[in-house]
Amino acid sequence: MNLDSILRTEIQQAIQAVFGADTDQFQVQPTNAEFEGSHTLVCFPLTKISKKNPEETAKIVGEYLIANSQLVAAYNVVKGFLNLSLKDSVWVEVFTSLFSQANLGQLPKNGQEIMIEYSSPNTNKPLHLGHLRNNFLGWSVAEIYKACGYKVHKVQIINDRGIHICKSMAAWKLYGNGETPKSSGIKGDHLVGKYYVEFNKVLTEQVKELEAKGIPKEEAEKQAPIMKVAIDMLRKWEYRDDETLQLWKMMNSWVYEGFDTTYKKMGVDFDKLYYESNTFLLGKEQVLTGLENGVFFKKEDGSIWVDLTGDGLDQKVLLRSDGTSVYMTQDIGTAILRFHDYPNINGQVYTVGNEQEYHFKVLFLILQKLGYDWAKRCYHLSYGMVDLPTGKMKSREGTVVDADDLIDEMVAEARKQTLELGKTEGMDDEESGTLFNMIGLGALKFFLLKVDPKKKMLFDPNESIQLQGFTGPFIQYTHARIKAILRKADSLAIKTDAETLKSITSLETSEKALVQLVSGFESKLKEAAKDYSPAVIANYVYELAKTYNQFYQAIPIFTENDNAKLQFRIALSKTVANLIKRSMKILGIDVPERM
RNA sequence: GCACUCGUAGCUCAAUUGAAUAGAGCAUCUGACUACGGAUCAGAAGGUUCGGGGUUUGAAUCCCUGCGAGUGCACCA
Repeated sequence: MNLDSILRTEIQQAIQAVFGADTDQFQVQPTNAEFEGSHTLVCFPLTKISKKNPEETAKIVGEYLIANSQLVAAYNVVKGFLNLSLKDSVWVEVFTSLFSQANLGQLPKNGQEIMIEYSSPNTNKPLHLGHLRNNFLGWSVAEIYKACGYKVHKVQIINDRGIHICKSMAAWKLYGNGETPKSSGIKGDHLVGKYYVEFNKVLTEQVKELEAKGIPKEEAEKQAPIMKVAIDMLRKWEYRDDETLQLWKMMNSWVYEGFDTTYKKMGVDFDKLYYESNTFLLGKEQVLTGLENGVFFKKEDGSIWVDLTGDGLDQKVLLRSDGTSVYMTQDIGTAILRFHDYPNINGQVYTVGNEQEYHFKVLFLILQKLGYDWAKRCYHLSYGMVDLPTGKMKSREGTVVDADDLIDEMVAEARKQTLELGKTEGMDDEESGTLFNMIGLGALKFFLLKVDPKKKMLFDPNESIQLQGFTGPFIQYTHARIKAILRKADSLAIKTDAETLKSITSLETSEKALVQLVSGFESKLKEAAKDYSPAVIANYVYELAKTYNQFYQAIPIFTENDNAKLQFRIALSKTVANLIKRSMKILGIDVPERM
């Protein structure tokens, strides 16, 4: 039973006692900082029951609580708002019970199981800024669910087959001269990406030539010699042509090697990988079964469709007239395979950009029509695009921010600023290297995660490398500073035992504010899970760090004469440090002992 | 054209899902270490929440409408 719900119960009893109405339809919110108190009852809706004006209603409830509540010490009324101040002893009690809790911030196992997909790149080019938001988001949501007691499976679908990779293959075959990551020293995913760019360059030239001969653009794109090579490769791939498969395997393996390096740098991992080349056949089968069962229909040219006009959507192709599969086909196969592999999962989360909202609406409907009732428990975690100050990222215009480059720049900037501040004294190279990495990556992750996932966001490189204010490094700094205090407390052999803590009778305002925040962590965690939003955690941990800094600035710790108070402040600092570390870990960000 | 999403300080973002004088950070200006770490803290300034109607005791939030932006509507992925 937590504080908020006890208070709610008391208020409910108060309303019953003074107005004779049993209702839980009232709102308790945190008190605005400018007013005295911690909890505020909004009294406007109660006037219907009380038959009095809001101020009077508030006053009557307030008086009753003073007389009867175990928690409330004082109240004040501003307009229709009843601001309640709780007894200091209550806050002390709340804190000591939190302090003695072993797994603070980890909810007990709830027996639920969930699968979360993220990343899911194409294998023809390196990861970029958009993938970073995707990966950090998906990984963090997985951590949030773990913290809420779920068993979580982190997966991705690798789009390893299709025309996109054939384009890279075609260009490499034509112009590569056998170049490999080893021979060129270029990271595998970047090398394959280089040939993807090369393909488009050549294609553009060839199309231009054909257009000059009077062939319309659309036709020219199909007829361009290099496109013919790519399409031929796609066909050969479907026929399992040995040479093509070998090339495909080799180039994909380069990409995977490159991706592995990047994922490691990002601090992102997966429990299981799915490959489109392994799931699209199952998708095909399902579509054919659906056709037999009358769920889908066939057009004269042999293509197979689903009709969703009854659901307010359109008709959608599921198999081409030549029998080859489309994007949707393999997603059907993948979903079914996953629920087959993990029969106990309660749901599946797809972390995919909001430009695919329609696609997932259709996918989930199709799965339902195929009779899979778990389709209702599939959720598209749709996030907004990342824009640049110069506008949208466009691979054709070369305005894509490369993931590897960006991470390297962030770490380099962290190094520069840290050295300027002289923060690395007494550290060896390994320690300082780890620190630069922690700060650079922490700044990047926090920058991308603090914004509500649903919203599109602007990535300003200059702002992202800021280390002050609402940033990851600000929070890391706060943690390091608390650790310095705890080290000193250790060296002074200051104990923090529960009995002594409980003897405290009064608290400073900033101490109460901290205790209130600390006690609210679990409800924030649940909110973050419900909304699939690491931003909730990011905002919380920032608030926590900021509030601690205010406390730190306002109240001296080691010059305190009262031993119990001294112990309390150390214990409070320790708990805040733990929660900062825990929250940041959930965001995928490490915090240093010193910086 | 149709559908969906969005529009909050100069800039980037919040707002307990309908409550108080709409809050933070950056940038600008003014202050604060003889104590525990100044990557900090205190303060000032900055708003017709895109415009216009409506519902409500109460609207940034809900409804209608106008304007502006983004995304989707392929036998692409």
